[in-house]
Amino acid sequence: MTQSTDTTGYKDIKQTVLDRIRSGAWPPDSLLPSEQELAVEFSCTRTTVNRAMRELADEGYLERRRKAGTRVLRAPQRQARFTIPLVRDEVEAMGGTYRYALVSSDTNPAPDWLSARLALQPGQAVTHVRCMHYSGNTPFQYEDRWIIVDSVPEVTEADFRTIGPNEWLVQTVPFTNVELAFLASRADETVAGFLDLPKDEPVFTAERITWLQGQPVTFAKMYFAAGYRMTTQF
Amino acid sequence: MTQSTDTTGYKDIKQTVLDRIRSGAWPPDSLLPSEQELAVEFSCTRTTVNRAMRELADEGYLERRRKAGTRVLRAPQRQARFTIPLVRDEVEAMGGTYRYALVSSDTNPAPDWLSARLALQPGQAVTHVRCMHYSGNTPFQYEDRWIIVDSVPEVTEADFRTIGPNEWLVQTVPFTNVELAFLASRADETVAGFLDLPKDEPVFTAERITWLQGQPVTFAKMYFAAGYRMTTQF
DNA sequence: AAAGCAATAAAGTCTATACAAATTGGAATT
DNA sequence: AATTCCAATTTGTATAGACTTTATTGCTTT
Repeated sequence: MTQSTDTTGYKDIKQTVLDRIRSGAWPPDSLLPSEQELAVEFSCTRTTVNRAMRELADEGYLERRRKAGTRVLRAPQRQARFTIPLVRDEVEAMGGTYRYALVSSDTNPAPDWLSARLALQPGQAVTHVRCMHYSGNTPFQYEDRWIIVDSVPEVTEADFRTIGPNEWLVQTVPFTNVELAFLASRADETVAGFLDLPKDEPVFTAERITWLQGQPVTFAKMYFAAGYRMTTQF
Repeated sequence: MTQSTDTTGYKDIKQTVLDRIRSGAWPPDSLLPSEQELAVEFSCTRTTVNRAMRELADEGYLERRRKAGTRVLRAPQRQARFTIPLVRDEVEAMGGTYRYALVSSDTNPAPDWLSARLALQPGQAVTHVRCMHYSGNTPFQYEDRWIIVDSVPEVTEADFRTIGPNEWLVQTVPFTNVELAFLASRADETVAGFLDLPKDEPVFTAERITWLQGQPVTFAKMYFAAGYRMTTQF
């Protein structure tokens, strides 16, 4: 038997179910037929129905509970998936020429606010890197980053004149946990200077804390140029 | 045979694989053993290995190609998943008491900038709703929304004094495509007044365009109170 | 009524197996 | 040397069946 021609695949089932939801045939909160019944309807095994329904639940359309069955979610808690690209990729995707410039890099004991924020030992050494990312000659992003030396000892050997700290970190400490925040901040003198804006201008800002197996690795603030929009579709 | 006790489940396999990647045993770009071989190693069927590896690939850790095998991604293109909650849920999750207030609601031909933005027919009717969301008595979000009447004719019957336009829309037109943007804007007189901020203050802003099967449904701008941070972990 | 309990329905996962589809690498041919 | 073609490998998906876990429903007892 050739499954692809005369059998209903899990993708077909997903599509059909979505269509029924969208058409209103299966309105929000309604209880769907059991996998058993759907398997009969689509003439396939329950395994196949299960995969379709499981994925739809993962995608936020359905809610499934053992014994209780499968329901259409009233308010589909759709989730936006932002792909967080490297700045280089982001600039190049927009057709710009990426250019990087180091502003400063030095290693010192962590300031108190940082120790508190990342739960560091008092006086732990951190490398403070400030740098700029350009699209052509237009400022794109000003980055202010702190790297915990104990978590990434190789950082003292790194030369951030030629490679950005983020790209370096991704190569060196690839698999990490991340806490990401977006906010609107106000350009201080420094930020305004680097991004070529008036002082006090609103600046779209991302803060990122990265952990490797419970150890804090780096804290970064990224200030985006005027007019920046972080967009997604779903 | 009791699979849950003496057998390796797909979740265990996922965890083990992740550990090996993180430990460096399977470095970026390296080729992993085939599903066949892993099935032997974990003493389970290939089906189970397949599910584990498939999910890891979905989550952005691995790249899989038929015949070519499975590789560890060099720069894991991790994706931030923001769950976009209803304002009510967001306020209540923070322990606040949600309160809603309508500011204005009227129906007129769409202004030119909106027609252009959403590719409307000139003069198509839109309902313009402005409203506030509070946490207790603290302003939380000012919402400025336009709803295309032709796409949602029921909107003329809706009473936005008692229900927010977003909640109403979610009930009425649940399954939609969304284009979402985050940006930093500057509080004009109106926004500053409603959010109780000084004029020209930076304001974290979300813009959302919603489509139903190609038809534009609504355009919304949401201005968040001072200090708002949109956060996620991954 | 309220509380406890057992039967049962539904989803969750695994095994074992089969065929499909893609792509690579080598063999045969030009 | 380049091109074409074929076979082998690896992932992708489906089947059929079983056991597991969860939690609801309805029955029984208090």
